[in-house]
Amino acid sequence: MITLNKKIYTCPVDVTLGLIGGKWKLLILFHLHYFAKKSYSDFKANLPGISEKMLSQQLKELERDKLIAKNQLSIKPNRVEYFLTERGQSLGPLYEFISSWGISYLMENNIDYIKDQHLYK
Amino acid sequence: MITLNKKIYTCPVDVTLGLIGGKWKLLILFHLHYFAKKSYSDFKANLPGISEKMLSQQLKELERDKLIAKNQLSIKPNRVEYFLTERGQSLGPLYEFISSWGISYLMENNIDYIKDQHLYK
DNA sequence: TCAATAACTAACTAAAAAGTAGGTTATTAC
DNA sequence: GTAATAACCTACTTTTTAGTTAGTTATTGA
Repeated sequence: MITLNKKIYTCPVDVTLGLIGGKWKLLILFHLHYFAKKSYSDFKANLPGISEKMLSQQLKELERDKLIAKNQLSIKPNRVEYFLTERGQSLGPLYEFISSWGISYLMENNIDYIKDQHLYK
Repeated sequence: MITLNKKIYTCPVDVTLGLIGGKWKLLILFHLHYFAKKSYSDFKANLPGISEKMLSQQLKELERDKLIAKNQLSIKPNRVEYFLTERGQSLGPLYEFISSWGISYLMENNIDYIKDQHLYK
């Protein structure tokens, strides 16, 4: 067993999952990795179905775990931009793999995602 | 939006997560990938904390999604062995990446997993 | 000056995921 | 013949995760 930050993990896979698990985190990270859109409202517009509660909660956890960070563009009004930290960027191959594996899987099921792609703004 | 098997996905990342998401699936898959132990009781012994309910539930879902399969070694008594299908094997780079990224992360936090490794039977 | 937008937060509820406890059939090992 | 092991299943409860609704401060644009 591995104890880290008051949590117990059984193996390194478990450790990684502790940081990127859950319904939204990898989507947020992939979004930052791929689209380089980064304001709070960009996420809202591009992650269909996410609630604001989930969005700000997940952003906070990702910040806490130092996978993302934000620049405060202005205080009044409050304007920010999120970006991947070095640690967040180090997961780059993962984002790429998961995405292209998903595309292949869709192909196997006769859905041509590339052709049908009108999802993201 | 992508509709597949009565579920709605927003992008290929989401599709992949639909198959491997959750608390146990990647651990089970990694286990098959890495340790080549494959009976029901091997999983029980090597995934600390998993309940039997979770184990059989997750194994079933992974079978349904064709990431793993099993050989029936004998019917009476019931003896089986699980293994990764071709599809399950195609996620190999993912298992490797997640594991080694976890090890690096532990290193950054001054935990030498390799040195301390006495986790798996 | 009033609506829209940005970037949030908080209280509450609902749904999904996971855990607990117990049971089944069958075999081998002592 | 009794305990241990293997490979499960079922009903039920708890915990975790996620969704809903509403509210805040501040600015810009019509």
